Amino acid sequence: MDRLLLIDGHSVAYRAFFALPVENFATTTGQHTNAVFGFTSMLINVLRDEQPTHVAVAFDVSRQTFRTAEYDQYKANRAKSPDEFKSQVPLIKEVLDALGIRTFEKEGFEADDIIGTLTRDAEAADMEVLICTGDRDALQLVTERTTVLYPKRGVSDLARMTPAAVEEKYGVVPEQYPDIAAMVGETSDNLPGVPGVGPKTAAKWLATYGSLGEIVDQVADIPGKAGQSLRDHLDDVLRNRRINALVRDLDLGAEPAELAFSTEWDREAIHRVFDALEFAALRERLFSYLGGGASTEESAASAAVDIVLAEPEAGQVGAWLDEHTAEAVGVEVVGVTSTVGARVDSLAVATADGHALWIDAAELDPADDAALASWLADASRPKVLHDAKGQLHALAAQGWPVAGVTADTAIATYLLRPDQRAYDLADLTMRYLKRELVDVDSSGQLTFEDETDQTAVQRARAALDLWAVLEPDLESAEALTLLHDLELPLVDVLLAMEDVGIAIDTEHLDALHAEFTTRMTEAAQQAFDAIGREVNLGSPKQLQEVLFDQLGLPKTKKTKTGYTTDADALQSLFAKSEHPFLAHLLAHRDVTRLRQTVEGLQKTVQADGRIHTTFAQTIAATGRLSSFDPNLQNIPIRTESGRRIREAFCVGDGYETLLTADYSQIEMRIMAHLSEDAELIEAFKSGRDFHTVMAAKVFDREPDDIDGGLRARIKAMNYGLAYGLSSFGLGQQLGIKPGEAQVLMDDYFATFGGVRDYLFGVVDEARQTGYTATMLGRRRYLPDLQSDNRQRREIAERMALNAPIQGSAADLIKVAMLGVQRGLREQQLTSRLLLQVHDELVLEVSAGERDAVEELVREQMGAAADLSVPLDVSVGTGRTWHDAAH
DNA sequence: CTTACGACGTA
DNA sequence: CGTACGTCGTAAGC
Repeated sequence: MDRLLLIDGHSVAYRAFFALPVENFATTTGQHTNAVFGFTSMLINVLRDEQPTHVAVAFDVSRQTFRTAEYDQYKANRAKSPDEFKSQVPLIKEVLDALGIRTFEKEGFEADDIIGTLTRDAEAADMEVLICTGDRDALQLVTERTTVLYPKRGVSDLARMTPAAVEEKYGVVPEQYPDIAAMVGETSDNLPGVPGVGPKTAAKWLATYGSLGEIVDQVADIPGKAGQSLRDHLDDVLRNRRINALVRDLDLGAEPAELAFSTEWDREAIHRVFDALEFAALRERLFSYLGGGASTEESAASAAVDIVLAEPEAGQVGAWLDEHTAEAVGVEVVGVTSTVGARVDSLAVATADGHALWIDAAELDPADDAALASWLADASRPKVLHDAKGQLHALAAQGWPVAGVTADTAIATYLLRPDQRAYDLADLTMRYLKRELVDVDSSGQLTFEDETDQTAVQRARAALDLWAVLEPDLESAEALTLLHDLELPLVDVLLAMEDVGIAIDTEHLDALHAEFTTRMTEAAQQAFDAIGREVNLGSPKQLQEVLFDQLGLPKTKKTKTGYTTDADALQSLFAKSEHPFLAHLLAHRDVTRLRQTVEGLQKTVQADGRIHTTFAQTIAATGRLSSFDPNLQNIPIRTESGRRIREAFCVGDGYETLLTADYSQIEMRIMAHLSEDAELIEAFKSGRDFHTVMAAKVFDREPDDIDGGLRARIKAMNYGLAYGLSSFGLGQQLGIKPGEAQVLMDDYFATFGGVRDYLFGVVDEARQTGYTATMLGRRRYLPDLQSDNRQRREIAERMALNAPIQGSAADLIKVAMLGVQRGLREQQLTSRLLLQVHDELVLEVSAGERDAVEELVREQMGAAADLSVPLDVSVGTGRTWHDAAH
């Protein structure tokens, strides 16, 4: 039987608008999309679950309808719908248009009336009807043939309102629902009902008298207070009933039979609309649930590229490679692509002209293995990969080191859009190439194992095709040099660093763990003693009960879920109350944290006694690296206990010492260079303690007359500058009044006018061009600089302030890493790079190479850029990371 | 079982 | 009401 789905567009979209947080759904251009997303998501689910044969969506035109003519207060209580919502309605219509779904609207009537009419016509034509709406008036349309799908909460949970369901919920049959509603009233429509009469009483009367008409006829006989109330408000009830009756005989100029739904879509149109909305995941769902009404595989295959998959005889791999790989090819490795345990299961190579090779690593003839190895190692054979580093780990583990990677499409996309969260090949293929890829799950395992060859080949080809599209984009963003001369060479450096790892003194870690555990238990016990009960000290919720309810301490700064219990707040509470619980709690926090850090490290020590972190090259929007599994860029250093964790990072067997080298005040130096502020440049050239010299300039004294307090103020100012620090924040940090902080800032900028001009200039330029740029031309796009929302705009301004400085520092140390790696190789030193911590490099030094390495590192880090101030590098050595500090 | 949040370590 | 990250535990959602 045919089945017609009717949706009340405004009703569902409005539900979605309030169900989904508007701030989490916006395109990069700032268009809000939460209502579009919720509506489309619900639509896809209903299409999937209900399999309708016909579909239509009805919209309201304006608030003026025959109902407002009847009663001018109808829906008069409704707030004007927010602009963020209104702008989304046309987008919903675009989605529907792309899906080939008809929409209806009629001047003077509501969407409900259109739905009432189409329902009547559909039933007459022997169709089933499903009505999706959040408006309860539609319940009067429910019959054996017609079901209302009513959103219970959000947009994902729909109640099926059948005649039985309506009766169960309201105690009357569907056609009597408007009678109930007329008596009870409808607050959301501003229709007052009979005071003191709720759904129970109304239902009881209907049961007793049979219908609203008979209730009216016998109204004089209805007993009790409720009866009197009804008599007093009978006019309202009759008016409500006239208004809530749906019109069912509109002239819509269309029959339900004309609303047939087909998935023979114009795929281009769908891609266009979903691209503009940036709905990658939703598009995925649309195609996977509904892909031509057929299975996922079919829809993927239909969009896949035709490829001739070679099946070379044993010994013929070399010949195939010779024949097909003069031009760049795409490569995709299937297997384990993590730093640890890397392994190749299979490998795909795809050419631009439609040929491909797929190799099962387990069944490789020795001659083919050799041919493949030499091809992979041949720098003159260009290869394009997506997110190469992990795959290169796998290939290296297989004995196949790789050269000739001329493009990495993940890094390329990162350079174009560094704020993007993920660079999934399937997403990018859809965005740029408008075709679908079978997915690989997060562990790198294929979803369809029997299709490994096809999938890998399609992915290899996608990377290649993607590069063809991205290259011109990179060229126009002036990012090709950055890719080829910095980021791609860096992949090899990071690969080696991850592979080497850093040696760990596990006994030291174990001892620390035991000690921290003891201290933690003691602190917890003392905290419990102080309040006379045991609570979970790790639960902010329980702590709030203790602090604000039990102990009655003053409330701290608000968070989304209550009041903060962060260290700053606890400190200030302690200063006020001196309650011992607070001191013990803080001690417990500290030592628990340290213990966690130790535990995390213990878990990641590999069989070789070393920790192999992974450096992410496409995460930080400013251009920095990040480190994970485990994060070795946030190992404690500020407290004595914390520093002891660094004693566990030690020199490995066969090496003489660890060496650390870091830039001092790299960001301030970059600011000096970029701002050309004469005073700041002079401060760096003076060679004295930087913060002291700066303070001397601000306060117009001799450096020798600068005390600790003045130095601390200027130090805070120096550090905060590049972050867009406010007087409020500065005051907060220094424990002085905002007014006082403002004076400090004014004095500072009076001395360093060039810095102020530079900072303002950066934001101003970004506002005009739409992006910031680092010294090497790395861009960050900040559309929010144009936002009407002040908070968003100011956040973007601070990002604009910080990005060129932090990003240029990231550029410099990357250049230095390449220089160090190259120097080590050229001088045939066996010492090696281990870690990068934003402004610091950690190396493991072979016996007898200490001086040579120190000289190399100083030279390469110092020469990373030609600035108007010297790039100061400090170096230290020692058995452990702690000892090598300086 | 997954997700969001608070808290906190680094530069 | 200072930028950039990653990780942990709890609590709340599914």
